Amino acid sequence: MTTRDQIVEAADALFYRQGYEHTSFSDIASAVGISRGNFYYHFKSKDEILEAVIGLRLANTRAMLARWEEADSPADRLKCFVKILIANRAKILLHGCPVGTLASELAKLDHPSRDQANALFTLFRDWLGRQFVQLGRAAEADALAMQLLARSQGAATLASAFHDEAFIEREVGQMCDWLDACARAPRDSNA
Amino acid sequence: MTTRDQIVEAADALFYRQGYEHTSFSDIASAVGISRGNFYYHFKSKDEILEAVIGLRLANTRAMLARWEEADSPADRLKCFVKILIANRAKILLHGCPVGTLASELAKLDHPSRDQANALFTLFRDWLGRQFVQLGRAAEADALAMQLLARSQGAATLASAFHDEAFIEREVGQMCDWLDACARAPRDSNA
DNA sequence: TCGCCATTGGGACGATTGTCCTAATCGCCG
DNA sequence: CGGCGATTAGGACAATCGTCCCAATGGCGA
Repeated sequence: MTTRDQIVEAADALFYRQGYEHTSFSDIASAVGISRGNFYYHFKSKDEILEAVIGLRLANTRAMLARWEEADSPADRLKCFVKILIANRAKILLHGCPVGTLASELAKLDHPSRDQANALFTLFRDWLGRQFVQLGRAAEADALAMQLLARSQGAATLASAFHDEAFIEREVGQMCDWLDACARAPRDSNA
Repeated sequence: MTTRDQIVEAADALFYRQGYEHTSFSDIASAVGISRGNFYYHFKSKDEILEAVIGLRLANTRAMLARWEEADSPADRLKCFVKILIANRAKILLHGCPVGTLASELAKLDHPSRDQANALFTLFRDWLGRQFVQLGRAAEADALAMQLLARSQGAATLASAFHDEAFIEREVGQMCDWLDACARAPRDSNA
């Protein structure tokens, strides 16, 4: 792997664990094992590293969504999304959702890359919307996508605050039940 | 108002808008209109200001919850909680939920006052739980409280990311409907 | 083997941070 | 009016930040 990729990967993990602003060049340098002054051969600024990190996350997310397409039914695909809460629960308990926490930090910093970070949300939103369309809920697909996204966000936030692993599992279970109900009754029935 | 109170109030607003770490003593000083070096007569450290800010938020929240007790029915009281999303929507669109964003920032900083910040969540959680008990849902009161709390958190996070005021209103409407359903059928019926 | 160019290490720079010290100032009480 | 304690302003302090520069290093082609 190239040095540049190592930097981006280390920065990705550190930004998630400690936040963007609280992560210094020294932190990334010692994580990668290179000297601090050498950064500016690969990146012109710290903001540029953030852009690269967001780009990496976008690419990884797109790849993950593509893998989920292999699931048999729209409901199964939607459950793939819900179950990342289970797969990543250990990290979520410690640092929250990587998408949500980055978005809210960059919002407070009024950072230029804020929109790029929010594009991560849009990626999920649009993909979820397409699955709901395939479920026969075209009229309300986007609203349902937002609902599912919001509920996952809330689950991650509270699970992290209370360090409550059981809560994650309960919420995932209820969301899966709700998706099954959506699949069975393709007309309406919110709430 | 005393200088100390002015400092805490200004810090409260700035921590909300810009985050704790990104707010410097200079920021607070110029907001209050005092000199930077004068802080250490009132507070021994920046962490101590944070403690005071969290203490203020706890007190304000307790007072707000006490006011909500005046509503006639448990369902109405629960709706008071949901409707703070409407009342504060302008600020939420810009800076997210003050409780959730502070908690997630302090989690990343691994800050000593992290537990104090999470106590704000506990305040809401316990109060909501008591309302659900009064609704006749004692067995699942805490789970319902967590559900409502999580959904509000998610709504605030996404509304802020997408700058979507209509989404807040939609979510609030659905949560109110859900609460009405809870009040009408005091036995079960999740989802 | 030589030389070129991509890559790196180490350190300097100015700005800003939280912290702390001290002298000046304010207001109240005698 | 005089004096004392509470409060304040201003600056010094070391540390750290992002940034930048330049000399040393490395490997590959001629």
